[in-house]
Amino acid sequence: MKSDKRRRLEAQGWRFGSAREFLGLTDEEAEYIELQLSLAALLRKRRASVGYTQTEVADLIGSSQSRVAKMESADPTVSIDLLIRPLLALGINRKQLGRAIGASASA
Amino acid sequence: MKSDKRRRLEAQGWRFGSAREFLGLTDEEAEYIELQLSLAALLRKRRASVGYTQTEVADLIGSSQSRVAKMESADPTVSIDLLIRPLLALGINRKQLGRAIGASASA
DNA sequence: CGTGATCATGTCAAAAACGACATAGTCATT
DNA sequence: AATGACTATGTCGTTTTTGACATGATCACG
Repeated sequence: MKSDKRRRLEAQGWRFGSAREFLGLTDEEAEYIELQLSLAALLRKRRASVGYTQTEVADLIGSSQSRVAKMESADPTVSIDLLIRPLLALGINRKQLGRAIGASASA
Repeated sequence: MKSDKRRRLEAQGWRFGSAREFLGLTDEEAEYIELQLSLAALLRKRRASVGYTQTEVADLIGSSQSRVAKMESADPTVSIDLLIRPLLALGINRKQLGRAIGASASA
């Protein structure tokens, strides 16, 4: 139920870059998606900085390579929870997390 | 799978105040729980500041009073996702969210 | 004290998210 | 161009999360 609208839009071919305002996208929905994009970007960046593969990160948190790929691409089937787990496992703490969330999606 | 250990501990009567180090609680697990506590506290505070009941917040996001109660008490059955939804609905933006997350749980 | 309003806690069927797998794409290196 | 390492995407059965409901607890007001 969480991202119905997004799923519907994506099913019709829509993509969100660092999206702001679209057709029927409320502010909250936009905020949620940008939040997800921020975390996805942070994960990809962090993983690169420590030189891990997606498979290694997956093992670290008991998940799979494919799911890590989806995390990093902010796939609508991944939750914020799932994005946060590998970040914590890679040594990111709340403070850093807070900074990343406050910043814009592309940062 | 997410908070197995916490569930197990709570099943045995444990409680987390602004917990740091416990028996077999890894740093990541502690960070995760404190993150949840931060958001729960923020939600309760925000809801109070706008003068809503739990039922009103529930209606706002299509949930139920009981679940909002669990959110505010950082019940282990609520996800970070679920905590974030009402916050966005109550007008909290990413920036504020980031600040709250970076701060300590009791703030 | 009774009544109403608000919040807390347990349970459960239904919905969403998950890990796993298969498979394809991309890009070096040889 | 073939091989190998890494990443992307679709699908599926299983597990976790969710909303809803029932029921208590607490508190204020009459």
